[in-house]
Amino acid sequence: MRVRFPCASVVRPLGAAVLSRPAMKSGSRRIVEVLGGQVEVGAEVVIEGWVRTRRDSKAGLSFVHVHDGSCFAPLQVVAPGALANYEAEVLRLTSGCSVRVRGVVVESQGKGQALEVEARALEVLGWVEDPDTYPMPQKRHSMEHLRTYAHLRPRTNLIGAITRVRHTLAQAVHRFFDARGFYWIHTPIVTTSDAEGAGEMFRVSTLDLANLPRTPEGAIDFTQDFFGREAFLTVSGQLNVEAYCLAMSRVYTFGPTFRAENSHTRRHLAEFWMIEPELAFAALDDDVALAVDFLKSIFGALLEERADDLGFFASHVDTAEPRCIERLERLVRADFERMSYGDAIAHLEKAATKFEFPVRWGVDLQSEHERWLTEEVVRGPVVVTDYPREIKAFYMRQNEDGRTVAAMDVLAPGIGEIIGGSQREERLDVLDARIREMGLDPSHYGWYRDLRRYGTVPHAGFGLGFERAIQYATGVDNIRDVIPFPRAAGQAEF
RNA sequence: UCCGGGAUAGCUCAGUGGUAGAGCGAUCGGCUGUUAACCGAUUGGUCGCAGGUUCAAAUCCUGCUCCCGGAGCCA
Repeated sequence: MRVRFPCASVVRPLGAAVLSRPAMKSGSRRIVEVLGGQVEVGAEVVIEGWVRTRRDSKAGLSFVHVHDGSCFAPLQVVAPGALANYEAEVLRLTSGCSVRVRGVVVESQGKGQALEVEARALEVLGWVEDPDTYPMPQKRHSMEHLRTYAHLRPRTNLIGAITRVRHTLAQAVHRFFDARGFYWIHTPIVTTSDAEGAGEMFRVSTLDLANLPRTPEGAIDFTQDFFGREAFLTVSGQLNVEAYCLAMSRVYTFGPTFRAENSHTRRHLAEFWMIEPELAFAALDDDVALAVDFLKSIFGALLEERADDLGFFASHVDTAEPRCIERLERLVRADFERMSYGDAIAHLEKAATKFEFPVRWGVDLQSEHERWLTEEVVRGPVVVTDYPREIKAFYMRQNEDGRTVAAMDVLAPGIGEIIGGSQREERLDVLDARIREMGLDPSHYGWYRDLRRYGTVPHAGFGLGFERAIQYATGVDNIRDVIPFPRAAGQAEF
C-alpha cells in the first residue's frame, strides 16, 4: 500500500474537540482552533508546529503549510516578503523545520482552505540539517519505509491520523465503560501464574544468565530469582480481573499484553493492548449484547469525532469495500448477525470453495473459514457462539449439551477474530473436572478456584485486541502501523 | 517455525554475463495567491554481507543477515 504523504488539498470537517487554552502559554493556539473557527478573523495568534510544504510566489510571498498534530488539515501560513528574515530564513524552509509563527487570522484568497494566517513574524526553532537525506520529505512513502523511521513517521499525514484515531478510540472505550458503571482495574503486567494458557510468555528475571543458580537436582533455582519464583509478562488480565468482577460486579482491563509467539503476520504483535471487560450476574447473551453495544459505541464516537481523519483513510488508505466510513456507519446501525458454531460449520460445508483445511464439526475455524463467513456469507461482522469444548479454554462454561461451551467470537472482514469471549465456568466441581481433563493440576489454580468457593456467581467477559479494532476502523493493513513503536519477533528498535 | 517473494541513488523501482538507468525527492534558476503546483537544469550508487564460477558478475552458484506477503499460533 502506498500513501500519499503531502498534505491533502481539501480541508476536511474538523473534529468536535473543543480545546481550552493551555495555561502556560501566552496566546499560543493549536491549529484545530484556528481552522475550526474558534479564533475570530482579524485576531492575532501564535502558532507552533512543523513545516510540511513551502511554495514561493514571485509576487514576493511564500505559502508555508504547518502541522501541529491537532487535526488532519494543515494551516496555511502566508509569509510576506517584507518579513525581516524572509530572504535569509523563510526561503530556506524545508519539510520538517519547526517554526513559531505570530500572525493574523484572515480569510483565504486561495482555494483549498477557508482561513489562513498572515505572518507578522516567523521564527525558525529548528532546521532540518540535510534536506536531501531527511527521511520524511514531501513525497509518497511506502509503509515499510515509514516503519524504519518510527521516530519520524508521526510527522506524516498517515501516522498522525492513526495517532488521533487511536487516542479517540481509547477515550471512547473508557467513556463507554464509565457510563455503564464499569471500573477500570489495573491488572498486573508481571505474573507468576503459569495458568493463563494463552500462548508463549516472556520470562521476567534478574538472574545472571551466564551464571544460573541450580537446585541440587540441577534445575534452575528460581527461588533465588527476584520474585522468588518464575515470573512472566502477562498474556491476559482476565483471570485477575475476574477476582475484581466478583466484588465490583462490572470491571474491565485496558493495558499492554505480551505474547512471545514467533508470529510473522500483519495481524500480530509481541506487545499489544487489550481490553477485557468482565460482567457479573451475566450469561453469554449478556456478553454478546455488551460486545455489540461496545463496538457500536466506540466506532460511533470515532465517526463523530474524527471525521477528518476517517475521510483520509477512506480516500487514500482503505482498499476494502465498503470503505471505512461506510463500513463503520453500517456497523453502528446494523443488527449483528449471530450464528452458532454448528451453523457456521454447516455454512462452510455448503461453500462452493474448496478450503485448504477441510471443515467438519469439531475443528477450529481457520483464517480462510473466518474470511468466508465474514466476506461471503454475512458480508460484515458476525458473532459465532457455542464452540466445541475441546478447542476452547478451561475456564469457559460448559453447555447443557455436554459437548460445547458458552463461547463467542466476533469476526470481522479483513481482520478475523476481533473479539473473543465467553461465559465463565462458575461451578467449582465442573471447573475442577475440566482442569483435570486438560491434564492440568487444580492446585495451581488456588486463588482462581477460591472465586468459585466463596460466593460464586455466573459471569462473562470478552477480550478485544485494541490494535485490531484500529485496523478495522481505518483499513490500515499492517498492525505494526497502528501502534507507535511496534514490538514483534526480531523487532524492538526505538 | 513452515512456504513464497525481495534487498540497485534520500525514496519507489527498471536493469538476466560486456562502461549503472528512470520517476519522485533534494539543490539552483524560471513562472505563478500558491496548494499532488508547473517548466528547465544540476545532484545523486561499495548494486544487503561473505565466499565462489568466469577474460568479465547488479545479473550465475553457495552461505548468512534483514525486509515483505501467506500459513500456523492468536488478539
